[in-house]
Amino acid sequence: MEPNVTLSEVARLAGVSASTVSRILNGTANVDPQKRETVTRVMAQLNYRPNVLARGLASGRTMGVGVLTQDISSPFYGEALRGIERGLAGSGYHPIFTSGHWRLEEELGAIDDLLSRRVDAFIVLGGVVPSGKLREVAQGTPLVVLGREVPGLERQCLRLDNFAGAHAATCHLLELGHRSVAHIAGVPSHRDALDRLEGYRAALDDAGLAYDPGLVQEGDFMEPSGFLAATRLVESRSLFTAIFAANDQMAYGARLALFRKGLRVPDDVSLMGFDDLPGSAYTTPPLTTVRQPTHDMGRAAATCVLGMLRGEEATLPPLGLQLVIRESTARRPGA
Amino acid sequence: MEPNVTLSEVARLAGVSASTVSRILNGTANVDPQKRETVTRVMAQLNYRPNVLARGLASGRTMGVGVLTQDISSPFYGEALRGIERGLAGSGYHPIFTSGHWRLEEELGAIDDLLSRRVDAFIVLGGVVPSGKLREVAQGTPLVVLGREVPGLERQCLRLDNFAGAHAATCHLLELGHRSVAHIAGVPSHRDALDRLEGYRAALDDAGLAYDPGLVQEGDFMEPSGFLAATRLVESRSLFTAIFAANDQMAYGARLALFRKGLRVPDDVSLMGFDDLPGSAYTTPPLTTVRQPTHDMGRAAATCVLGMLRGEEATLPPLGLQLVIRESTARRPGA
DNA sequence: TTGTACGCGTTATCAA
DNA sequence: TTGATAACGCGTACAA
Repeated sequence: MEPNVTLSEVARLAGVSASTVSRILNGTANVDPQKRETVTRVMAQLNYRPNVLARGLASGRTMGVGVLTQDISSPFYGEALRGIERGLAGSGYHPIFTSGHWRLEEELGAIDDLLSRRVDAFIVLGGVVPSGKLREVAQGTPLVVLGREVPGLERQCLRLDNFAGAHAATCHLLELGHRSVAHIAGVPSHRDALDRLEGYRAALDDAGLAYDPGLVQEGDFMEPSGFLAATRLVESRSLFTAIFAANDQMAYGARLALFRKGLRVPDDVSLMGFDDLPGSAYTTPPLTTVRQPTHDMGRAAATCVLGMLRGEEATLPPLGLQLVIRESTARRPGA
Repeated sequence: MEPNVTLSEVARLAGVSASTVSRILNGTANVDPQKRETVTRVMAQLNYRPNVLARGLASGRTMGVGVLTQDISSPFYGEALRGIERGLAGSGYHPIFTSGHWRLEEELGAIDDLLSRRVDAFIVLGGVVPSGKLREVAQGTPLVVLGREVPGLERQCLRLDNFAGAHAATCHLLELGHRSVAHIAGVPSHRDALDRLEGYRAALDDAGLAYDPGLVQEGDFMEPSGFLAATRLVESRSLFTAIFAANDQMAYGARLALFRKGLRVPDDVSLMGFDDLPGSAYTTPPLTTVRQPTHDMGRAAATCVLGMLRGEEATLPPLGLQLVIRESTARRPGA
């Protein structure tokens, strides 16, 4: 690993000017085939690697797409990140991931960092940054938002209909004959959590069933909270025969709680999640859930920013939630 | 979002030279408190954001740590990435993640990209890049490797004793009275897979048990392969009472296969994994496994490169594997 | 303590 | 088609 070779050195050894080398590198203009070949050879020999920093400084483009996610290790966002990677692959643009952990300061810091790095575009996944900030950023840089709706940036936002998803999920349970279905909700500060709760309530309402506050427990989207919620539900001696958790991770927790209580799934109680994480097809029994096409969303976001980078208008495909019926839900016993 | 303000503009508006602003920014030298205050105010007013590119070009340091992982969405690497994030937090250095997907070309490409970005240091997680390449990189840049041993770079490598881990895992099963324990191995091209297989064999040997090739199935570290392997095992009518999977993901697959075959865990067969993924505490029953301290490893790697960046020698803490006994393993029925 | 001048590696403008 | 030359935004000797 020779101490970084520069473009000028390549030029010198190839007997041409730096401009020529640059032109070959970028295909900016026609170059004598002879020289082109010589230069190419020298570059290979010297193992020349263009300096992205210098390039960015001079051209104004860094070929970097800043991705603000909330948690790189999250099974939920993971797939979206992969999707982004895939969507960007071959375009010359590279994703630069940072995480905000749903904390305002961290998110702002991450955005600042990305801005300092002069990324050419932005993809934001969820988070709590004020919409105003996002609008600000969007003014100077192509920006696509996944999982939230930013007023004024509708065309660049991809958000699924959580209400409809939760409604469908609950209906599925209802159609199986369940009359008393519990809900493990997410944090109320989270829009998705609210929408899912509303979808659940609406489905109940549509079926002429009364909403019973005693049947809904609040969690925080993580496994332990699901465990706790289900435990409370069981211990409250409510007569529910099904649980609809606002996401798969809480469903996992609930699953364990039921196991601990000696309740069988789905024989004694049906369990339903939301998200369809990669692991949900391998729980015992495999989890019925509402699939979020996170991978496709990531891909779509990438494709969209690439388009915007080309000067096109933002276009996001219509993506939908889908009920995935597996084995954790069944007809109500005795129904 | 004003079109990026520059240092010179700040200087001009503050009535000082650019150098002074730079000095304030970097704490390079003493500056008149008055001017400092003025400049600081102007920077805030203009929402000035130093250009990382220019800074890197001029100083030679980009404050970026390149992280080559294999799969950002992998539950296994995820924790390590978080650890790296944490370890780097507050240091001024930022991680830049790229993934190689265990494919030589992609990994080389990723390294090249990172090199082009002039990252100040490297953290490599697993992968198949030739050791020579890593040694080459290490020559010019602080480098730490997780999950593999690079000859000549021992001090900068953190690798756990997979042999010992697998040995302990198998012994645990043996101590529970199991005499016929099956193994779902990983891809033989993967060093860890080999070590774990060896650990399994050694434990058998230590117990005076013969190695039965019919009891080991090869997988690829993913859930479906675990499912397949366990299915084959069951259908082969071997008389095993325990399965040791080379990683948790394959154990998940095996768990489902057993479920499908109507075999109870651990009543009919004990199941053991390796890794202790975040989800393993929430499977039903919770999975007994060998814990890899991936988060700590990530943190340690970060701390180590930070030290090297300060000119210190590479030092990695001794980290170990740990048997985590949960509920998927039990005394052999009738033993 | 401060400012000037120069360099970092590349692209872009302009002549030739 | 090619080559000077000037930016790009910042850090840093050096001189003051």
